Amino acid sequence: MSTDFSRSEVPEVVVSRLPQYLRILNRLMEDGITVVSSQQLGEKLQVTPAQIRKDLSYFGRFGKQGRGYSVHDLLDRLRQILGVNAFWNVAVVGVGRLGRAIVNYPGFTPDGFHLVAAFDVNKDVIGSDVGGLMVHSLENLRSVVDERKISIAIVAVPVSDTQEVVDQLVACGIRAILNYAPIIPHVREGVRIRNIDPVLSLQSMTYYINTSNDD
Amino acid sequence: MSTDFSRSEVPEVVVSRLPQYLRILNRLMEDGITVVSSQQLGEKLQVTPAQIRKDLSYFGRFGKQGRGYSVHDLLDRLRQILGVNAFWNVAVVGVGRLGRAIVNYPGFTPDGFHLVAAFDVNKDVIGSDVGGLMVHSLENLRSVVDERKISIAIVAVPVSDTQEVVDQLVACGIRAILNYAPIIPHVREGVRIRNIDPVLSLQSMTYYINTSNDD
DNA sequence: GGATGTGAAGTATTTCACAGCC
DNA sequence: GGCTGTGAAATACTTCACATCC
Repeated sequence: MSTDFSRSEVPEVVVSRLPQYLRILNRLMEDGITVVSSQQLGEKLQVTPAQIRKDLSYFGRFGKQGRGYSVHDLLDRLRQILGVNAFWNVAVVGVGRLGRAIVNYPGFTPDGFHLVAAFDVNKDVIGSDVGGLMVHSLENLRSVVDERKISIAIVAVPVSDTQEVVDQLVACGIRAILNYAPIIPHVREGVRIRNIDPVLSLQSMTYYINTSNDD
Repeated sequence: MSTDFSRSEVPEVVVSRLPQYLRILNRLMEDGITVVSSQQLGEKLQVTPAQIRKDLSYFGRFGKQGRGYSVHDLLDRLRQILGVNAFWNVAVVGVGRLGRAIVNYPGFTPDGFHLVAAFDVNKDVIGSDVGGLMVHSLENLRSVVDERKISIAIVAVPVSDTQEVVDQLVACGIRAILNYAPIIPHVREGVRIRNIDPVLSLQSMTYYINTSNDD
């Protein structure tokens, strides 16, 4: 019923697991481990070895029978597949409390995501410095996005502004959005969005606390 | 192969969607809407009406044929099902940059999650005040958890401490953990954990930016 | 007429199990 | 002997379609 001209080929769940494999492999690499089996990876990730092998098989044959996977080579291939072998420039929209925390979070840079621009609508903060970034007016979005070759944005604005901001980002050519507002914005086909919503996570866990206590 | 003595009954994906339904219903309630159809809910949530009806049918019959669902009643039932009709006391472990941001995040309280205790291992911050909470030593975990009837914890400690902290929390009777560290800790059957990891989210999106550009 | 609730049908995803290779 | 890669089987999840009721 929906447009499916982009041969979906690889299931979305598979793609969502690859970054986790990357994580573990990075850690193994740091620990000086050079070869790993799907069995061992599965233990660390709490998934079945078969799933790991199947997931990887969508992209090629990276292992050696009887031996396992070369940590270095698999790492390399996964980075290539995910497109994280190069740097990505990222914009942050909204520099309130949450936005500031994001800008100051040191975890993005080591993985190749460079926060290179900040935006806000609030006149009081525009022009000020937040975590080493000059805060631009949202009106300058297009020019800064073009200039700095930004294709990813992190959104941390109030709920009431979120859809509007997302629309503007998409209009300026942003292809991937990480949204921290407690709303699921609509985006057109071809634009990716992931929502980070701790309250939803908590609420889905309380269900299980209850049902196993009494009931 | 794994222990499945807890009649799984309701699929986990279904439970994970209920909080989103709750969100939308809350908003409809605020807007003064009293009745809603699965059709209308589906549009707002970008899911099929059939899925909403099926999801709800795991828990009972809440609608009226020819009419739809009473926003008030459905809200009530969902809150009951998810166990968010009462307050939950929550502990935050780790009050570094990230932990502070979490403590100061105003979004938990309106949904009934009360941050009532903070913990850290760092002697320099123990005893100090963070966002209105006194920071305890982790050594006092058990007594505070018992005293304040805490069953949920938010973890924001360095990767290297995370598994250890999670183990201690579980040992003290914590049933649900929201983990912000970039690692997937192991927990025993019966304990729920959700991981918030913005880098993984970003990495799963770059895959799509790449594959639709060139390739 | 219009919308729910739900078996049945259709898809998607996971796991099995084993041939093939190191 | 050990482990990958992969069709086939099993399971999980979604959507259809319609009887049922307001």
